Amino acid sequence: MYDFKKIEKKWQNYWKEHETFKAITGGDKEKYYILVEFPYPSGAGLHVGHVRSYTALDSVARMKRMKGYNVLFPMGWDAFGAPAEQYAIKNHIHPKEAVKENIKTFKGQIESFGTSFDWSREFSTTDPEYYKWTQWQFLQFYKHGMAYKAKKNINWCPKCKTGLSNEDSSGGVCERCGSKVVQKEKEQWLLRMSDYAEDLINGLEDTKFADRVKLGQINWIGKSRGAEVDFKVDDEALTVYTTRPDTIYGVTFMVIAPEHPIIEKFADKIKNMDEIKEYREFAKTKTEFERTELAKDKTGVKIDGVSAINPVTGKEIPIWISDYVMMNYGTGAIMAVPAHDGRDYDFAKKFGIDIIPVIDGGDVSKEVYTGEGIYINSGILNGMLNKEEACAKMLEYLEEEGLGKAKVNYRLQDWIFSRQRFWGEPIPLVYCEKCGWVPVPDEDLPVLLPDVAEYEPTEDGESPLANIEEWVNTICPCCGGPARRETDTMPNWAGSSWYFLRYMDPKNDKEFVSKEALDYWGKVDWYNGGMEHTARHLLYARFWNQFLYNIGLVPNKEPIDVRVSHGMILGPNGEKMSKSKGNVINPDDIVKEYGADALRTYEMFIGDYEKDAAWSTNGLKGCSKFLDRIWKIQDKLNDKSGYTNETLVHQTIKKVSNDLENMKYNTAVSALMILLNDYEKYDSITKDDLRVLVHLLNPIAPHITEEINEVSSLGDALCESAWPIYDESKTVDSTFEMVIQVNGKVRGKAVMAADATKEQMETIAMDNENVKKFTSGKNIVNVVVIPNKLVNIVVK
RNA sequence: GCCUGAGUGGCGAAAUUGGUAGACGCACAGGACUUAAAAUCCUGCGGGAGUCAUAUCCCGUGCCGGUUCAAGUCCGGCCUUAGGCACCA
Repeated sequence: MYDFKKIEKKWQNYWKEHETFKAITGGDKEKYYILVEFPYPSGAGLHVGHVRSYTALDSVARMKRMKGYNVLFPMGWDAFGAPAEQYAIKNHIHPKEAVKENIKTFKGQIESFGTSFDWSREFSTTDPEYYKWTQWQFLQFYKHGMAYKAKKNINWCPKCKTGLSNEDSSGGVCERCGSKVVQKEKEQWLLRMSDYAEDLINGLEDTKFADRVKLGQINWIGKSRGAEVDFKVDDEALTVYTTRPDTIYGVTFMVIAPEHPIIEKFADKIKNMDEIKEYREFAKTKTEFERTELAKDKTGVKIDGVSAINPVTGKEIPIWISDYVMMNYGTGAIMAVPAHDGRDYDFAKKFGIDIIPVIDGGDVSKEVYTGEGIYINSGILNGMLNKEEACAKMLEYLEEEGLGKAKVNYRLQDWIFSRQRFWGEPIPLVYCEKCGWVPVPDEDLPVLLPDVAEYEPTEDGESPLANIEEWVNTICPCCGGPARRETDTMPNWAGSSWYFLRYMDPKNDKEFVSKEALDYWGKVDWYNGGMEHTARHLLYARFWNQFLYNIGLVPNKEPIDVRVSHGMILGPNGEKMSKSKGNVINPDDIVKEYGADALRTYEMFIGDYEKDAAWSTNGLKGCSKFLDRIWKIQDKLNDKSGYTNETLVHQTIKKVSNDLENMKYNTAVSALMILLNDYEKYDSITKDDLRVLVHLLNPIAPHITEEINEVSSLGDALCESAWPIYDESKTVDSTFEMVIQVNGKVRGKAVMAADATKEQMETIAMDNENVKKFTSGKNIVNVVVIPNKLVNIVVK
């Protein structure tokens, strides 16, 4: 046994003292930027799942350094947000104190894993020196007309008197007090992200994201092609959005969102205004949860006194309001085609509205037919067969008649950028009665959070900052008169939208990052994070960067080249780890009992990196045993040089190098196990044998390998030496086991020289006794010979 | 409902992309060492038939069908399961 506690500490100190992993901006070496998502430093400490992704990318970073790259592998903290704020409220301290504590814990843990982060570039999103630049960049959005204020519905807890994020109000109840959450209209800052919808789709072509990641982005943006069509209501046009203009002859009613402004416009004509107002209230108090989960049953109210004209048929049709139509998508109004849309069908059935089929699908078993077929009851479209052609023809007609136009819609909305919270970056704007909204001048940034330990939510849903008068009241930078600060803060996603840029130049107090650093480090070459962030965080970060690119502040439109996501580490029972289930594995306990190297090796060996994997302490023990055997193999050193099994060594160098580059960490470990198994067969091994083994294992188990390297005097410290190289010609065995098949079934094997000709292979194959049993008396129709592999004899 | 993966021994998983299915590890069983246990080392380990033992044969990668000399891998159709999005018109 070796004393892993002592040697892990020893080498961690060595790396710290030698600044082994410090990245220098500039120089002749080729740069390589590796990034893992920075954690939210919660009170719970790190999860064994963090160890998985940190170790995986650490092994790549360590190998790349040995290969001669200038590697940037930084770490920091994403520390704004609700948990720290709530913890602080409960304990009557400032959130920054809670954050400080948690960062200390987290950093100590990460250091104990031996991850080769460049700590000289560490920062937290909550550092004023950092959020100064987050605020500064927000002002760039503002100054370019990309930030605006608008009324929006937010999730509102009437008891806590605070706005909640969707995550904090899941199930329709407040996470903190359990009250029913309602929708409340509030002025919010928004960023014009929907303007970037098309660029965010197109930009994916300049990335090497996995297809599933790209698809996630594309789905989130939700592009759809269709048409806007005007339906006449008296002299007004009520515009709908539809992706199926070809079904317009089947429209039997219209539905508008409860909040649709046309109701106000026709207030004096609508006879059942009371009923409509009642429904509006009903829709408003319905929670997000009820709208999606419970409200499969359609509800709605027919507007009495106003109706619309189908622009194509000229027929008069009723207008309904219903919450299955959303105000924030399309135009907030739809033309309903109950014969060919499931939701419209449900609604029509419930309220007894006509259903007119316009496409004859020939399938009577389905009540709603959505596929293709012959157009019927459809005027100019009658007899057509193709959906695309029918849509095009109808669109052409609508445009000619001035009734509608082609329109592309996106599900992607503008980014609601306001939070009514204390613990976030203050939005750096000031409101002056005379001058309106005025940006805080650059020289006055950052707008610091006030240094108070007590803050209560306000009565009307404003940020807790609104109660802190001495902070709110300020002077207008424009006219010098009295003014009030914006009291909303930024969302958690803000700080994480550009942190990868700051790592390039983290101490800069003149700019958010220097041009030199941007030009040198360029894109993030390899970005790893959780699946849960591949949609939103990645989209926000790309949007933010594209904007910076468009105003000339960064050199690349796309900030990230490759994005990968790790699978979760589940509890031993195969379920997600959680305190309540009692299946949490604490990495600190494992490091104490088995050492960081064993934990790292096990987590790399556990299975496919991109898939979830259940924790197994027996599996961990197996890897711990492997390291013990590595330690013991030192006893077998002889004083010869060269490789005892040259072919296997070269094969292993190739395998491990490729596997680490391709996230196949589990097979990299198994290749090293195979090499060790081979060494154990010999009476003695050379220093070259041992050195190549510890070198290849070093990225995964860096402490024990450095120690062996030193104790057995194999050469320079591994972290300061070059990665082994292999010779392709030496990876090939001199012989191979030829497989002999008859009709595709293995009937014999023979050892052959690697350079055996096809003829030689065939001759030996035909001569095999067992093979003869299956070929004798049969016609040989074909013989397939694959050099270096097999012979397949086809008989009849 | 839509989109994306995934189904291989008792378990975690491999399989150079069409060429020996189950590498490597865990668990288990037998043996060595030990007074004993732990640790360590050796051997075996998909199922079945067969043999004293070998040899050898049959079946086997969720299910059904297809392409091919050859299919875990490719094609068509199902089933199960995980994740993401969702009255998005």
